[in-house]
Amino acid sequence: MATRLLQPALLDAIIVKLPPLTVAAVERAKRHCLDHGGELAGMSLLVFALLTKAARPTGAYDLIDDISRLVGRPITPPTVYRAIDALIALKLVARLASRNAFVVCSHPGHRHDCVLLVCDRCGRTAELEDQRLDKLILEDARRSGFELRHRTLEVEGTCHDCKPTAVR
Amino acid sequence: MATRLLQPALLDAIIVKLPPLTVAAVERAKRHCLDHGGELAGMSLLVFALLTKAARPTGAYDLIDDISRLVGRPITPPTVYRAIDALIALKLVARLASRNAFVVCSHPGHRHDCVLLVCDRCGRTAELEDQRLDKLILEDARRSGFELRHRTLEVEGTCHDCKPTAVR
DNA sequence: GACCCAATGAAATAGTATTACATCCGCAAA
DNA sequence: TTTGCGGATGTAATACTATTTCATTGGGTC
Repeated sequence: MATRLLQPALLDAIIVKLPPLTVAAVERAKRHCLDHGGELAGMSLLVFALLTKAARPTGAYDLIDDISRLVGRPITPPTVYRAIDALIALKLVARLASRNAFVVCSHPGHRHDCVLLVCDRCGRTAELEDQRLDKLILEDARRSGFELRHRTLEVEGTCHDCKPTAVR
Repeated sequence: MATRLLQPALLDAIIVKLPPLTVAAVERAKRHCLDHGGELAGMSLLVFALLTKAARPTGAYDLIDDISRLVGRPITPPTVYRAIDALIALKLVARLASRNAFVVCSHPGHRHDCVLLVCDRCGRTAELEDQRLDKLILEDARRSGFELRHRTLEVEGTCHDCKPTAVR
């Protein structure tokens, strides 16, 4: 038992079949990690690729199903949660607390505490950065005697493409 | 079966035994609801009272345990989740998505989309309002083509009382 | 009393995440 | 080569969070 499910050759075969844009993004992320003393490989690489392809918040169990199908055997939750934790540590993925889902960070290398806009119709997300916002939150927290460590800022709404046509 | 667990008399008896400050807050909330065409009673009242007494984010199952003890019989999840939903609709309670917990809103009647500061040591929360922040987020979202519906802004850090003494 | 309806009670199940331990594999020291 | 280490992976079991579905209650109204 416990034979290796995700052989490097299998992983490569899976990656190659993904859309070119996804593959390109995966390659960029790999290089980014290497340039910063990290590494993106194995299960983390696969999870990153699937999240990139999805391009929207995806639940851990959806990933488990997808991966199980891809490797031809059921994988268990810890396998995918470990990969997600690693990706979050690498700042390549963010947890969407309001939906218990995960989403790729579109700008690897940028600060991680970004603003996530989530469309309640199509589910797609947009990432946002605003120094003024960061500064304001920091100030407000400090004024309340808080030393800030991390923040979650998730905005739910309707994206441009999903707005009723009458309004467009 | 299915006899009423939370008789009004039992509810009163439970409330009366709470700390005076909690009772006062509950009374204020009750009046606030009445003044605004709502009502705070039964299970919702009890859950609100317990969340007020806790004064920090509390999980639904902690509430279930507490209430089961108080009424002398196990209550089931839907009972407490229904009460929580009602309290959120009344804007008396907020969901802390980053912790899967719930917390009383300290300023009933104020806008609901507040900023929640959560101390990672003692677990206490502080609520914050900042018009400039609201405006900035709205602007940023609009610039990205998003029509904003709701936002989650949770800040994790260390509160004044929990800061290491060397830093204070 | 007959009916309605909102709140409540209960069982079952769905969805999300972690703990604990076994195993494999690449690498380096002996 | 062998041994031993450490990190990533595999597995089972379980904990934690939340919802669906249906039955019952009790108060108000006709």
